[in-house]
Amino acid sequence: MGDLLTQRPRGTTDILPQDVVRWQEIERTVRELCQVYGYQEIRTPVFEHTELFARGVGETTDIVEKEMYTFTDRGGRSVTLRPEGTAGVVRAFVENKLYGWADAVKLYYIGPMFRYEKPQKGRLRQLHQFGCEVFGASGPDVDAEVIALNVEVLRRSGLRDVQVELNSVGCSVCRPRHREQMVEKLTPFKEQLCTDCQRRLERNPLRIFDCKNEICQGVLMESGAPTILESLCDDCQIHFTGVQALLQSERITFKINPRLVRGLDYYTRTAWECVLPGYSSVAGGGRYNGLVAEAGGPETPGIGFAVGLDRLLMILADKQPEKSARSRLQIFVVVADPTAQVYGMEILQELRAAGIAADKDYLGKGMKAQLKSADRLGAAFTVIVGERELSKATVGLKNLVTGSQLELPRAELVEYLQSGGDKQ
RNA sequence: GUGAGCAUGGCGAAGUGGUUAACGCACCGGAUUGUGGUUCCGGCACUCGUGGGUUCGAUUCCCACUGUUCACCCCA
Repeated sequence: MGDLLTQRPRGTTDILPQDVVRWQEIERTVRELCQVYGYQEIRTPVFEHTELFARGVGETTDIVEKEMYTFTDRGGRSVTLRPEGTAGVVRAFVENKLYGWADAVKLYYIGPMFRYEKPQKGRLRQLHQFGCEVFGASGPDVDAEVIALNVEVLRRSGLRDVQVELNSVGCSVCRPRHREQMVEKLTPFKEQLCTDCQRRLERNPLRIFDCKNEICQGVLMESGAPTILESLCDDCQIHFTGVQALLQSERITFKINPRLVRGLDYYTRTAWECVLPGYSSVAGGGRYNGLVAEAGGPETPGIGFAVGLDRLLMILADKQPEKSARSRLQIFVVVADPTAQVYGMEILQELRAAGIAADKDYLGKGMKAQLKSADRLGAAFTVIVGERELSKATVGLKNLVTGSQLELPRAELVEYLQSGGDKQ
């Protein structure tokens, strides 16, 4: 091993036929749901100019600092494989002037994202996300709807015990104010903080709330540094209250978590995560009212979320480990004698032309082995043709479940099967 | 980036410093003439991730490399 030719790149995965079924299922589920909620699909490039992510996602985020797949193309431009979906959708929104639409713009996407991380359980370098974005509407009703959709996607996919953690991270009015307060309160304790938090204190103090280190959390308490939730401006407070009221009326249970800080810098006001007991978060989102302007568009509010599909499927596989069914084969054509080879292929074509899933052996196996293959492939019936059938223009139709077999004229085979004559 | 574990046939998985590397699954063939799924019989690793070292001798001991898994970090 260790062979570059025969080994996939680290952090990637092959989705084999037996698993693709699950992917198709989940994709169908989200598409249907999006349609019901009035979202339209958008497909943006899998790579963008590096600048878009650096500016959009945030220079100080881990994603931008150390996780991007960035390279220089042959034209000397720096491009980056998208590490998340929102930035590209925002860019497309601006570039294509979708802000010209008279109504709120509701979009969804689904596809691969790339982050240079150390792979582990539920964490890949090429990951897959499904996400929704709403542009041009700033009311709390939108926040509530988007959260509701987020939860519904997970429920419909088969997750029962989804928990929503909710927070508000403020806006361009209250955030800078809060930041100042944090720096002021925490600087005297700087030495006690872990090295990461010392750095955070300078670059993004809000993230200290997210630190798992108990000492840091102790320092936070002791210092009297306010949570962002305690520092919201009036407008943000009103908005947040509105969101909660709407969620309650929609019977979506949530838990307010004042320490919830999302890893992307563009979030404003509402931020949330969907978690399942025992797993890392499977989905998360937030409002990003400044992002469109940041990307060069007109001042436009936005909000969205993303679901980690690989994680979602992993959890589903844990919870419902039943085997995925292979696609159903109806008929396997067994050629009992080489002289009937062409005859068999003609019949195979007739079956397929009639929309009946049919297959045959391609390896020149003997009859016994062909029947074995038919059984293995899950065929309901075999059509057996040999010298005898050829000479009489008939076929043998064997029911693999009951083992019974009958002979009927070739011309009647398709009709017989379609009329449900195969029921016994 | 930090730490720990693991690398044996298509898959799962034993094992030992020394003549033939268990076993299970899968696969292939056979059990009389053109009939599967059950059963029975037989077959299926010049070789134990790569390179080097110790040794009379290593798949088993040591080192390096590579890969992989898990945790931390962070995130979906």
